Amino acid sequence: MSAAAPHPVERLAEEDTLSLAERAYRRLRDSIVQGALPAGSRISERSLATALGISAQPVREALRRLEQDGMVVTLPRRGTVVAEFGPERQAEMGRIRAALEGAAAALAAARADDAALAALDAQLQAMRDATAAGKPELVSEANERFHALIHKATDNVFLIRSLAALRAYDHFGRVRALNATPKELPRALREHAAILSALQAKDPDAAEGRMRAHVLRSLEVGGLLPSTRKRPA
Amino acid sequence: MSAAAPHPVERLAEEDTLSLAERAYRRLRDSIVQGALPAGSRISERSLATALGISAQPVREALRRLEQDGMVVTLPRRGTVVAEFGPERQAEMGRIRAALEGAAAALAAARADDAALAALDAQLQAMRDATAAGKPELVSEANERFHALIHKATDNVFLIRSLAALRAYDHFGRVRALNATPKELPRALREHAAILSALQAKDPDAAEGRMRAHVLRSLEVGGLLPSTRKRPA
DNA sequence: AACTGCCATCTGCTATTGCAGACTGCATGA
DNA sequence: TCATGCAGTCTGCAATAGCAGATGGCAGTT
Repeated sequence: MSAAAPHPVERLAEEDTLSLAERAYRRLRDSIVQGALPAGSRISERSLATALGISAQPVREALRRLEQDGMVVTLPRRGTVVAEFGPERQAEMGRIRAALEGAAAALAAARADDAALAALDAQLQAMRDATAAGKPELVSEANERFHALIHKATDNVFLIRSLAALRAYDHFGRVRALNATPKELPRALREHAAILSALQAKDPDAAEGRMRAHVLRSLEVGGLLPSTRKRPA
Repeated sequence: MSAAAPHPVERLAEEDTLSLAERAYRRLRDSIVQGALPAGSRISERSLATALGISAQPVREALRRLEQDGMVVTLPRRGTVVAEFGPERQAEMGRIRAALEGAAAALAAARADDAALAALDAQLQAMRDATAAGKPELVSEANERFHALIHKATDNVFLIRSLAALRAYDHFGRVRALNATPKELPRALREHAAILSALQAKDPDAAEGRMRAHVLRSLEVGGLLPSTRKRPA
């Protein structure tokens, strides 16, 4: 397998001319996670289509994707409503994300080539600089890019799409985690460095364990993940 | 609830009540995993719609779901082709499934009520009987039902849908795993019992670890998961 | 013969229309 | 007062038609 061969899936990530369905999906998703559409809100394909100035089909397609993501629930011939996801649901999604991020790290360790590792190292350096400068938002950006690079390195469509869906859930919680305490920034940095070293060593199990622990701990700092992880006998 | 009509999650509705899109999705998915549509096959919305005797919209919706599952790749204005998933891809999906099954077990441990635990125990007993009778097919059925019950117990839509998609990938490999060696049946039975005991004890970490190990080992027996995974004693 | 530009035809994408099931509110009857 | 039938309306679902982009073959030129 040549590294020069471009994968067709990578293209749709940054297509300047997105389809209407894709735009509707992102817009709805953001509206839901930001609270503009609270749980229980009824969403009609037609009314939403007219509100967005498009046809009903793209809206329907967006709602289908949101249903797969667990953000809305559709009752046939009844309607579509926004699903409720309180703190405990977000904690669940966080746990799921930890598991999937771990799997992604394991696959990336077995598959990442030198170019991918170099890109990861660059992002790690950017994160180091932002940490030294004490700019949490830049750290957060570099942090997300770091994770996204690992996802991409797996070259697994299912994993990439699933993690993209999960990312929408706890996006704000993740930012909050980094802003929670100043000590958090260097800690996340150290963990990222440890993960990258595992990837460079092509050690799937180490990469998975470290990534998993990293995500779980950041969830704890973010206030999610109640007492499921800590079980002092 | 009575055991007279125990529907597995996926088989609860009969052909007539399902939407055309759902039917097209399952039919295409099965055709792909069974090899009737080999990797690289070009799929046209229109021609497939006429072949199935339905309109193009349900077909399109089915293709979108398959794309989310990673089974087809769509290039805008170009066409839709069946993605390639050889042994190494199946091994990847197996690893991902192990991670998600583990997460499901953890959530189920924290959430399952007595009724769900009783249903699991019933399935375990059915599996025990089938094992004693030496009927791999019945064991496989009970096995899948056991896992499906755990998924359902999580009450997490995203997890349920993701695992349902993953199940399609290695369905045949999983059956093969149980038929591989007679010793495999009681082993899977013991592991299931251990998982259930962790669920009953409301121990998420134990449940996750045991479930994860169970899935990984069954993948090894099934011939997937090459040499990337080394089992420490 | 080799290159180039055009056009028929394919593709996925979107819009429009109509359908059947399910809810709502009012009129009717006891 | 309470129950009940019945439109009118809303819902998601499906079919049809037409759009723009991409492809491949063919004619024309060099």
